[in-house]
Amino acid sequence: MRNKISLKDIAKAVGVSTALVSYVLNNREREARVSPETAKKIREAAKELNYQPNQLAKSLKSGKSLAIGLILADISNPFFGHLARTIEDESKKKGYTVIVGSSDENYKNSERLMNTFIERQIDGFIIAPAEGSEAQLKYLNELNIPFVLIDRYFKEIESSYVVIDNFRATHDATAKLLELGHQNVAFVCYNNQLQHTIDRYNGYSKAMEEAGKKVTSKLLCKVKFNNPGDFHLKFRNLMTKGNKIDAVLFSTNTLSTLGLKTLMDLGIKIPDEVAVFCFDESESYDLFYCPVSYVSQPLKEIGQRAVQILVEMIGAKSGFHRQVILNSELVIRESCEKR
Amino acid sequence: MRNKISLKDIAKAVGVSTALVSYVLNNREREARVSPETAKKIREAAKELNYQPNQLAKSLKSGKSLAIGLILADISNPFFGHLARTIEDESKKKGYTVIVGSSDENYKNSERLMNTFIERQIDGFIIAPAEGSEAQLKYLNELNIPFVLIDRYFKEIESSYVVIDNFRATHDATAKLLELGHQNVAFVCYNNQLQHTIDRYNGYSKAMEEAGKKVTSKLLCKVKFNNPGDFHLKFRNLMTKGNKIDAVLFSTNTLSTLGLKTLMDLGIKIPDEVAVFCFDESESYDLFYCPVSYVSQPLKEIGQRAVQILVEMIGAKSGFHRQVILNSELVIRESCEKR
DNA sequence: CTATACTGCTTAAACGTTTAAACTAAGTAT
DNA sequence: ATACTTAGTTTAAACGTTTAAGCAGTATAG
Repeated sequence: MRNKISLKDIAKAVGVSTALVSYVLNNREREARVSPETAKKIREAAKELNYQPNQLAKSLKSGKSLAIGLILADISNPFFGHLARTIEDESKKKGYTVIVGSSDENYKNSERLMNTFIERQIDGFIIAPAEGSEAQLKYLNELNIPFVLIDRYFKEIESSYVVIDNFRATHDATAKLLELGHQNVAFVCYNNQLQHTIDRYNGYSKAMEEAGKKVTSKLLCKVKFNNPGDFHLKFRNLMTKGNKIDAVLFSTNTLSTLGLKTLMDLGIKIPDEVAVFCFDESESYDLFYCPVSYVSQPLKEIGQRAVQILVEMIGAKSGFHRQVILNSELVIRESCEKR
Repeated sequence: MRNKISLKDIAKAVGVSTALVSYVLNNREREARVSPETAKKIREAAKELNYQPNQLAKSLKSGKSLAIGLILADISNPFFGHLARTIEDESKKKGYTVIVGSSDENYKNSERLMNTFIERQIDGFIIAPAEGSEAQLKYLNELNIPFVLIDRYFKEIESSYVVIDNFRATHDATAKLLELGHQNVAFVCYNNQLQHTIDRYNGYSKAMEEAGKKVTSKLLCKVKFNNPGDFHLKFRNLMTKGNKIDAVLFSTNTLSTLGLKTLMDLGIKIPDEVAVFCFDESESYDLFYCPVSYVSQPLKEIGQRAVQILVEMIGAKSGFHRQVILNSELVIRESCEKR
């Protein structure tokens, strides 16, 4: 059916061996001493026949696929969508193709994706790991397949990663809220053991401690992943049970969006009745009645650094790891004012 | 560096030929009459050595890569992110891997992606085409590479596609606004020649005509792509130059978000001063002070049908095309009320 | 005791590349 | 005349699979 043109077809058309065609089309005619006329004929024939090299065969020969496997926690989450975009751009610059997969925060999916990608001989991975994927990452290490974690990492796993200083991000956001005079600053996070969740909690907790505040369960809201019902139940409880909360720090972008919506539904005025600090940028904030304060992650830099490190690792003969911790930025707007 | 295990390694370990190993690991031991003991030994060795088949070599041999190239107009746009998700899910079910690329609405990028994917021997494409990509699609047809267009299509290109009835969508939304008693219904769209833009305009225009309304330039706002400056200039003009506009229909999700934000910035009350109808669902709407009416596209079905058709096309010996036009749904909420 | 069939395996070619090595024909140096 | 160089090309093996064809050796049928 499909008219696939190979080196052999060009060779036949011109009347030379495939070797010559290969040399010419890889611009190695000089070192292979191909005559200019032959080279010209080969190039013309290649164009004429719409030749497209078979990257699979090349990869098989070279052992390099020039492909990077990107495993996102959730491709439909714009945070990861933007990250994917920067990673694609940077990879393109370095001559790599990106194969994207979404684990949907499920380590089983992630494992299947990993195997699919390994079978396709990708040269390395960039991964936003789901909870519970430690074993898989160890496995990658055993196989000597280079990978870089983004957004999240595991303390006990030897690996390269590019993340932000999550402790500092929530610490500074909390301190800002306290500095503005808020008394009862609540913290909303997911109920998981991912390091960035822990770090963000610790940052909040430390800032509270420094201000002489006690973190009680009345200030905490830990909700299940991918479970809006659980969120609504717990967050409504937090905000309506007379806990006197006058400020809330949300620790992820999904929690931020859910939280703002719930506050709006509850008719709680921001910032008059409660101040709000969100995590990550979102187009949604643009439509909120009150300009939203948030922790801004350097998405572009995360993507670029991850690709750069991965490409270095792929090129290196001996394994090494590089850890990058970037700074985030507080974007302070009306939502965290003290009224 | 990387410890890649091949059939040969297993064959050596067990003391048989690679052929036997291949038969066993493909569960074809019966037809190849491999003895149960040998088969067992082979499986054990494969497990022991962590064997992962080389899909590249398989594809080279079979001429099938079991991979689908997905070219999105913009991966950071959640509309396409969600679509990508359903396409990945459905492809997985059918045994295909998806390779995603984002053209960023630029046909040059799209062309480069296409070539990269062809070189990787993808079996077919799913494409949300950028403006100006007609020539590339014709080229795909020449090469007999199956593809399915989504979201957009071209009248003059023979192809399969899965789209919604855009004419009907805007027609019905406009009719709804008129039925509610709005007099001057404005229409905001991109200034391009993509069929879905034209269809959406025609739907609006027809509904206006049916109501005995004339569509004048005072009601139209055609803005440049990827150019918020142009949008703000023209849309502000539209809304503030005494055009008496009492309802606006936005024709894409990006225009909807930009529009809502601008209306909010201008202090124009929705729906009291102006009614609003948006296109596509968005998390952002959740945070808008007024529940937003919108045209809801069946994302899941679009993705599923696209994959199903593509897989059929890949499997067919002779070329065929299938066009699917799905219905969208109007979600009517407060934003389009007549006050 | 000779065909024939079956069992359990190996061989070898092929997919589309790359690339070291070999080959031929001509030119140059001694 | 002989050896060596150079230019321009071909040959062939290799990457990791698949699979048709072949080959022993044993079992069964007549």
